[in-house]
Amino acid sequence: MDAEAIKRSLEGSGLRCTPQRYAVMAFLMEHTRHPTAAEIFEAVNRVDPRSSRATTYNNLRDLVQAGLVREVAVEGRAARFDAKGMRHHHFICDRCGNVEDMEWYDVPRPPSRALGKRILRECELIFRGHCTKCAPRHASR
Amino acid sequence: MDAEAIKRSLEGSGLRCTPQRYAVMAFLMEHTRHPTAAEIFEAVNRVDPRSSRATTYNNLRDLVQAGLVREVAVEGRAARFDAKGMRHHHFICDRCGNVEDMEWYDVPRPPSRALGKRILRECELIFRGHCTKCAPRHASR
DNA sequence: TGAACGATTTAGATTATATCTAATGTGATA
DNA sequence: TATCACATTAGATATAATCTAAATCGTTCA
Repeated sequence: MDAEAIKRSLEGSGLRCTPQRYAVMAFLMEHTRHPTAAEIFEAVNRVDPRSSRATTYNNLRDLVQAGLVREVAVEGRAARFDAKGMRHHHFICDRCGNVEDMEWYDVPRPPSRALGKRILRECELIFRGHCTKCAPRHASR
Repeated sequence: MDAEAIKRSLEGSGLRCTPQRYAVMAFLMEHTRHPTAAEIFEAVNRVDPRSSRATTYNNLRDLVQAGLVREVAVEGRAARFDAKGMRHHHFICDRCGNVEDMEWYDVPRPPSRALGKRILRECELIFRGHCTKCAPRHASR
């Protein structure tokens, strides 16, 4: 993990590199398991207890707005966060709610007829089903 | 709106056609604007005030499980619901959070190498950007 | 240096969303 | 009619996220 690189990417997006913001970003880069805000808050605070819940949420919001982090909404569960490294799609497990990365491949754009006057920022492909852990228990429930 | 058809589709999925459940389903079929649970509860109750919040949520859960309704999670906002009629994709507005239907087209499946031991149920394509209403105000954040 | 100002952080309250509980009601069937 | 599973209810509770107002930090620049 290159501390300098994190600092540069924060500042390149017009965000100061504060200790709390750095900690959130570094945690997301080390943990690609798509943690929730609560998990990030807890983990960051365990290392250095000078950080409040509000700051974690504020920083996550800022990082998402800056385009450095992606937020993934999951039905009925807390949102999950993901440092944008390599491009990838997401697989969401119906059963345990975990979010996993899926190899990237190009998605066909919608025909402009369908788009109308809307302005498209991105296309996202979400796969749903049972993850490797939950697949064997597929029948139950 | 064919009341008999709704009744049949509920019963075909093993769900009793109760007045409350019928009302939720009928409302979703009439309103394709992807209402939130709170909006559905309010609307259904305005017509016939014998319905509780819990029942609305229970029925939405049952309808989603039965595959008659789709739930769309939106970051930072309440989930939205959508009777599954014609197949379609979704466009979510970054600005106002509204969910709109987009003409359906086939999505390439992931290579089985990427899928591994996961069991795929569905692929969902989500477009993001600014909707027709919000596009003109594009500059102002 | 230090005054000033905007950005950031904080603890805790608040809001928003969704689920749970325990009691009650309903309808099909025997 | 008695029974049983399914449904519903009001309100409490849980969970997720945001807001508030005060304090602090960093940077700029006189």
